[in-house]
Amino acid sequence: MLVDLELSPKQKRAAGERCCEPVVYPDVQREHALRMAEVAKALGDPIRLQLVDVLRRHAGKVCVCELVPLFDISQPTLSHHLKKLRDAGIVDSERQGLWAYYYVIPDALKELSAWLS
Amino acid sequence: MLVDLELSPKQKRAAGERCCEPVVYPDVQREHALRMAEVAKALGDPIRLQLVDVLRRHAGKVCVCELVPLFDISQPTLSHHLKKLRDAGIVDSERQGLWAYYYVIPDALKELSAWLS
DNA sequence: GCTCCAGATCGACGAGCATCTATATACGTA
DNA sequence: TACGTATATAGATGCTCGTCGATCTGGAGC
Repeated sequence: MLVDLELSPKQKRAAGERCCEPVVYPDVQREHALRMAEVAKALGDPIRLQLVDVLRRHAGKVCVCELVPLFDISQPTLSHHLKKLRDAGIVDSERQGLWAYYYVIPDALKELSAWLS
Repeated sequence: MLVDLELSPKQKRAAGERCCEPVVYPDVQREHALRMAEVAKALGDPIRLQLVDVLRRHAGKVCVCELVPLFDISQPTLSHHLKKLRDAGIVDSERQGLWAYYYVIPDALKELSAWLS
């Protein structure tokens, strides 16, 4: 019988051996990963991550009109980013008259945070 | 002089008052956010987040040939995702003969992890 | 030399994204 | 009712992304 180094990883697998620890990946972890990737994707834009950062630093709700001058983008574009964050379940908003106040949903980042640490 | 409720947030700002806590955003935090957004973006694809998950679960280095059968994508596509993770500074690789072994760079996710918690 | 194999790169294609301007919605005020 | 203001939506545009098949690279063995 040949020694390990004379077999390719594929041949090793066929022979019941491996070039490294056998890798398995249960469906539970897969679904978990899908949800976290959605959150990470929403945070993957610099503007959106900064938005979340600002909202987190300012406990409570922040008016949209305070957010617009912070970034060098148009108001509709900012609104678009806020919608993306809302769709990802990271933030939510409350309307008071003409103004909209956004805030980070508690525990929205919990799952991703736990996985990262 | 009018009372607060009769002023728009913009008028309040002009008058030195505010509809909410004044929002400031120092450049230090901005640069910080840019780096984290880059990492989050790399983790924002389900395949890539699962790749990092697998690599983290298997301490040490995992052979690419073990990773390919885990996902329903072609080998070039997997290689592309690994490159994205490498470009983001999340993983690195080592070649041993024909095979390439990937591993997560220690502390690569530290900054994002700290921010999230 | 030549051949085989693992992995990376290339080129192309369709889908999605970030951004803008223009417009709509909805509320407050006169 | 009519007007102004804050935010959201619509439509267009150019760029980026994920994916594939085909090809390239370079190490191992004959």
